[in-house]
Amino acid sequence: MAEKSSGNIRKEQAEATKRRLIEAAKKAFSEKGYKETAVRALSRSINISESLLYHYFPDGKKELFREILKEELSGVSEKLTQFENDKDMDILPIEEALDRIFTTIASVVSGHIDIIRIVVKESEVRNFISKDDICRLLGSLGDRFEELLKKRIDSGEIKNIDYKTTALTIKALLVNYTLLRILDIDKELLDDPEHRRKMINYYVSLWK
Amino acid sequence: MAEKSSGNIRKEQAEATKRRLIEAAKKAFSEKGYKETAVRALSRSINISESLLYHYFPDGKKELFREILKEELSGVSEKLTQFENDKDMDILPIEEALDRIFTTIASVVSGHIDIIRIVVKESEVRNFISKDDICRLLGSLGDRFEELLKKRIDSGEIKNIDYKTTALTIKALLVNYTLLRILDIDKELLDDPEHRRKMINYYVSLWK
Amino acid sequence: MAEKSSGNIRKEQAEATKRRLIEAAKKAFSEKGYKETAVRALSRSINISESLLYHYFPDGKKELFREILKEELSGVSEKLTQFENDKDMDILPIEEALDRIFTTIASVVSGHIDIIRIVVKESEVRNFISKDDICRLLGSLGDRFEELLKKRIDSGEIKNIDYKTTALTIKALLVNYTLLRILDIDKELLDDPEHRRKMINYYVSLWK
Amino acid sequence: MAEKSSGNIRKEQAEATKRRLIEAAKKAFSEKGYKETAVRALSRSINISESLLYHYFPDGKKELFREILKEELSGVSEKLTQFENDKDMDILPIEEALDRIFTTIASVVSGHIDIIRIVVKESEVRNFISKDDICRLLGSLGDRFEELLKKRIDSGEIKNIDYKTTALTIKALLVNYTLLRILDIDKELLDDPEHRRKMINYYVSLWK
DNA sequence: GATGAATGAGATTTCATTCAT
DNA sequence: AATGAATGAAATCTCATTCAT
Repeated sequence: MAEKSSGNIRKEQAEATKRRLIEAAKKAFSEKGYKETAVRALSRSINISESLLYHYFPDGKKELFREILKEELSGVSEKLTQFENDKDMDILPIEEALDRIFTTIASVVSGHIDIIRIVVKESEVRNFISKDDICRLLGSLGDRFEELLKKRIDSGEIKNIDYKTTALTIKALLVNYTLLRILDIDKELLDDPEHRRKMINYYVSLWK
Repeated sequence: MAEKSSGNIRKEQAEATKRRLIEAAKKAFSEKGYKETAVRALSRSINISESLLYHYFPDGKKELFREILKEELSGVSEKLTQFENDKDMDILPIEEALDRIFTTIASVVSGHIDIIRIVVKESEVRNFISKDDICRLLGSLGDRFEELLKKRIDSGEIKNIDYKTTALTIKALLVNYTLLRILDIDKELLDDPEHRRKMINYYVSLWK
Repeated sequence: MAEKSSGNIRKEQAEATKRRLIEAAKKAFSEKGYKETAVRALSRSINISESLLYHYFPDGKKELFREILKEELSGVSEKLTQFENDKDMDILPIEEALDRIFTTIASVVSGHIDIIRIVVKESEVRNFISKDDICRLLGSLGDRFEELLKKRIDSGEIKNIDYKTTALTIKALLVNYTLLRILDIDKELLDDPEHRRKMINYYVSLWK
Repeated sequence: MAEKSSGNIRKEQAEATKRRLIEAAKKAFSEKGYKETAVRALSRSINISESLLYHYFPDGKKELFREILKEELSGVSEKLTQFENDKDMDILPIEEALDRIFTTIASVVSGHIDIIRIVVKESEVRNFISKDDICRLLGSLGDRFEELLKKRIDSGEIKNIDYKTTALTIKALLVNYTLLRILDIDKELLDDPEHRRKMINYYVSLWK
């Protein structure tokens, strides 16, 4: 019993160390970029030896980075899938639906801003995630918006507007938000509920 | 006399070498980033010795980088200022005005995509150009759009729409375009005249 | 009782593990050399943890190597001693005696070629076996040959030749064989019975 | 003029530094082997910085090693070829001819003992020089000996002995000498003129 | 104006070894 | 008996920079 629990403690500590490593790396990579983050500095920042990194990630910095990328991307994917399966979306008034879209995306972006920043900034890292992947992600989002707008047009909730260009506008707003977040510039745009609601109302008023 | 002219030739050659250095650096910094651009590779790419860089830029890579930043930013500023003073803007039909805005911005972005990429990607840049600078730039653009819209509302060319949010939308479209260019993803959005015109017409139709 | 027998089982397992370690090390050392054999790779190759090595050989890689060296050298010594005590040697015709010498040496070299290769190749390992040891070994072999030749001269089986130089020649033939084996080059010289016999007959014909 | 000569001095010094590097490396590789020779130790031994090695050999240790191998092997080849073309060999008394063979080979071995040691010791070398190359070299030497002996038999200078086996014996003596040199063990065998002459006389006496 | 020899600091990675469990 | 977390030292290599010429 003692043996078992002590073994567990060791295991847990190891797991904790690995986590600390990953979290510190996430932070460092996002702040300073992949190349400029030195393994030495990284290790020191959490008081472990440089070589311990190679215990957990035998392929070194590359593997550590890929691990982070994998973790984060699966997080993003999961959230977006869940969002796509949201059946409420079709029955909510369009204002509510848009609000839910904006808040969801804003929270996904906020929750993974570190990794997004790296992917945008670091060319070396492009080997791990391709342009195509990014396009596909943006594309599927756009499709979702178009679909939503079409339904509302069909139901007569809004006018027969150019839903493709409108979807593009929505996407542009989200991309704009993301870039401001990347550069760490003001974020009231989507994060402030009042602001967001005012914006939505304005758009919908144009469409009705 | 002979001495003088040979001196001129030398001067010109020197100037030419410096130029080649700057252009090569601009390209390299924008493609691979500041840190990942090696002085050695840079020099080799234009067939000069590594140390010659220190002749033109005694402070080395940093200074070269700063020089590029300065040069390019002043270029951008100048073009945007010139755009602000464009008096035609107020007398053109709104569709034409918007078209001119979009083409101008798109051409500024395209013409300085290297430096924009650097500014977005490089954290080191923050020593030379601050978040505030970027905000101010984006802000002044926004102001310009607001002003333009206000005039059109006053003149009755368009409805009494929420011009602030509308200006924001326009800005978002431009930011979106810029990010796609940074990531080297499709650019038809603003570069294809037909596409652009269709989009503009759609927006104006909403506002009329 | 149960305790005792389980203790035995443990002991046997331990012994078995140690053996597996030694055998794997022998193979690895001989194939890749001492320095290039990593403790990590070695342990992995037999599915034990790296640190277990230090349980069996507290002084680590060095001690493991010394152990192997000791084992192998004692094997060599034993075979050579046994060869020295071979009383037949003196009563066999000189051709038979030489043949027995050559086959014995060839089989000793072949049987320990791995360790011989390492000792010759790896300087780091020279601390474990001295030049003197090698000289003594070669020297005692030479003495044995001289003695044998002297007896044959005394008995009139061969002429009164320079037995010292002759012994040297025999030694040279064996050293030559060994180097070819080290370099993994053709070995027919001593291994092919016909070849061997022809050679011996030739030498003896010169001496008679 | 001053400019030219000073430029030359720089160039010469650079050449000298490169030479010192190569010579030190030759020695170190031969004594300690490729893997065990640290770039740091190598550089320190001739008082240059570690990084200077990469100035002369951008591909590092590998390239330095290959350079040495190339240089030395071409040296050995040249000397052996020259030895094969020695026409005196056929008109000298057999004792003189053998003496010349032994002294020549001994001097080639002594002069290139470093590289010979490397070739024997270093498995990594096998990428640059193959077993076949070594065999061919040894084989051509053996052929030369056979040819020499045949001529002497034909001329009646020596008996009709088995010249193939005799050539083999001579080769064995030389290989033996080489291995003792590799292991840095006594070398009187061929280097001491008196010893050498006594040995030769003994062999020739057997053949006459 | 231009070169290339030379350097020192620092980066990533490997590896034998120790230690708590 | 056995494990795996953790380390420190060393190895190879890169890079911005200086300096003599």
